[in-house]
Amino acid sequence: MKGFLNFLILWLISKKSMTGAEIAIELEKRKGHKPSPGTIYPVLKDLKDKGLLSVDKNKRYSLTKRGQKQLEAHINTFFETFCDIDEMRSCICKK
Amino acid sequence: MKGFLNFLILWLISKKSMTGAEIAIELEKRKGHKPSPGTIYPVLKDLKDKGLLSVDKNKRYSLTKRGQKQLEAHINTFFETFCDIDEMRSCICKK
DNA sequence: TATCCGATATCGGAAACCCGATATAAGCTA
DNA sequence: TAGCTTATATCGGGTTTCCGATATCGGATA
Repeated sequence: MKGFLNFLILWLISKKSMTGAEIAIELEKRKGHKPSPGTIYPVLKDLKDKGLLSVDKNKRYSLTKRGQKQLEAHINTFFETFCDIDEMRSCICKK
Repeated sequence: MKGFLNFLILWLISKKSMTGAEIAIELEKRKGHKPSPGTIYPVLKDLKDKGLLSVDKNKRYSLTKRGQKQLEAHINTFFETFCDIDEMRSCICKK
């Protein structure tokens, strides 16, 4: 999946507007590994430059309308790619 | 996600042993874009070299025991990363 | 056997991804 | 204000991912 991290970050921000530091912490929780600043900030800048994110004066990022649309498109292809995701889940649950 | 395609291919093969051509077709169905031979065969070779896949005389790939374990590990981290996947789904269903 | 054709495989390179190191900004305490 | 600390941002580069182009293989057909 191209732009995997972009997708994940859009998703996080869609649930709640966040600062870069908060995003890093959340990613660490999920993936067990904290992304370096050199990873996270360029992504945020890129998404902002594309008009998908906006920043308030406290450096708190939130989705723009375009960002919301983009995220939904991502989610769609995500579920098309993993159309059998429930099957996948049961594969680990029965262990 | 690192090795996203690897993961997806392992998953496909775990459901049914497949040839390279069949995998390409299935990926096209899911992602809407057929990967080039230069994408798919190196991945298969890599997975085979790592001992995660085995090939029969008809070039049909299937998971080894190690491959199965590896896949389960991938699935685990996948669901940890997307712990709120149901929420994500409802996000597009309600449209 | 000779020829064709699709599947398989390899190669070099372009782009994306992510990192560590470093620099700047901004708030807090003294 | 000076100094400390944390968050934010940039930079250069190493690795991975993926591609298109180009072989090679192997079965089918004549």
